[in-house]
Amino acid sequence: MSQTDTVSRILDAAEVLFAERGFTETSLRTITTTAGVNLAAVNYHFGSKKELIQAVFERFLTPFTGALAAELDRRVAAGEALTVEGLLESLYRVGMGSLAEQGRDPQRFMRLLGLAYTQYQGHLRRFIVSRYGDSYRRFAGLLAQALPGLDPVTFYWRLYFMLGATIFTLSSYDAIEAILREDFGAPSSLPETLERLVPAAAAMLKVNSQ
Amino acid sequence: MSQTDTVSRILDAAEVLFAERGFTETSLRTITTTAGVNLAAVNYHFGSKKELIQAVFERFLTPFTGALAAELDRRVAAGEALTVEGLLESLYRVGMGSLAEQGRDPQRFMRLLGLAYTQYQGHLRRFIVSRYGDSYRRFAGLLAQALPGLDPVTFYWRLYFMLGATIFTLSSYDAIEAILREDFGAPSSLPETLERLVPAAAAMLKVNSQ
DNA sequence: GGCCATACTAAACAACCGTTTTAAATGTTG
DNA sequence: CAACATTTAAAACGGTTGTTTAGTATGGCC
Repeated sequence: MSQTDTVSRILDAAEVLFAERGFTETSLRTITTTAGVNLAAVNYHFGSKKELIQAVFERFLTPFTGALAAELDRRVAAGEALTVEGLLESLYRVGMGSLAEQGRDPQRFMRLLGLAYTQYQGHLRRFIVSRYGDSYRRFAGLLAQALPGLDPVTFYWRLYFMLGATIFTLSSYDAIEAILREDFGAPSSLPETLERLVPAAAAMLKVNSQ
Repeated sequence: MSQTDTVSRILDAAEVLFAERGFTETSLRTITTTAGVNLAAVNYHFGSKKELIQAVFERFLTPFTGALAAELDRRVAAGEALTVEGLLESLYRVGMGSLAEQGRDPQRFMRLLGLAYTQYQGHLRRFIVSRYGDSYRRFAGLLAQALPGLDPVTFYWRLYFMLGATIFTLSSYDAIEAILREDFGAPSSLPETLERLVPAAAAMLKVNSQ
């Protein structure tokens, strides 16, 4: 078994288990037996559990922010007008696309993002902000430009409202979808849900502005 | 030290520590030393850690849902027209009021609510749904009535968007407020934030309907 | 083929976890 | 005051945690 095999097997198992149960609730022994590798391999390759957690986030956030930057570059270069709806669509489409093309589950990453915000892991928040803060600020800046005349403080609060609606809903997508399917017999696919989310989030951002 | 003293001292400490770090990350030893009681007191009075978690939620959800029901009764009896904004205001006002009058921190409960959704604690979700599901369904029903003509599936997705925006934002209120105060020098009080949240959430619920 | 860095493994480590047990203290009731 | 049930206390329980150690295997390079 080559090194990359062991490393990525650990990352694959950790990604799934962390998203399912959280970080503290997932032991290294569960991860390594799921991955079919030795317990000590985690500390050997990653150093510690904290660094493994960061590596899991790095593996999906780096391609994601890269693809988002490319998408924004493309639209800016093409001289397209960046509307609120257009920016949200870009964000969600890149989120679905850049991960789906690796054959991995987009909503698993939403769960991980939600955990990054809610779990008690100071190192994770610091890691993400220092590594991906620029991507976040660029997107926020473009979104603010699409909402001229809006008070900055109000804009940022609404940005957090929007992030909350997105992360919260998509990270519990399976559970919510199951409830609605049982109550109304109408299944909602993830793309359909995002099509519902875009206008709703845009309306929240735009209310009483312009 | 009387029994009620020990019990409520444990609940007080557990409430704060759970909200800060989550359930798994908070040990019974940390709780009991913070509360100044013996370690075994938790198992003696509550049975287990799971039941302590449920007791923490029960102590704030029961007064809250009771006050919300009274508020809704009052407005229905007065024949008031229940608008989307009015219902959201009732929800938030009761949330602030019923807890603040006990001298306890409202946003701490938002953090706990957020944890109840995101943490891996099946028993908690079951406990809350079975105990407070009726309150939730009544509020959701009144909100749906205030949005006539809206497709039920779309309504429920938007309800989750709204819950996500609320719980996510308010559970991280301290952190967000600190960032905005540093960047803009403009502090935002919790009531001010809720005044921003009501129209934003209402716009999200109402877009393209009526 | 010998060498060496890299990769892996099994075993043990100390620390911490929730829970239980046993005994002492306390309060209540007849 | 005596008898009882309730509450508190100290100590130990078995189990799990992340991490480390020491030794073995592996694969490329001179």
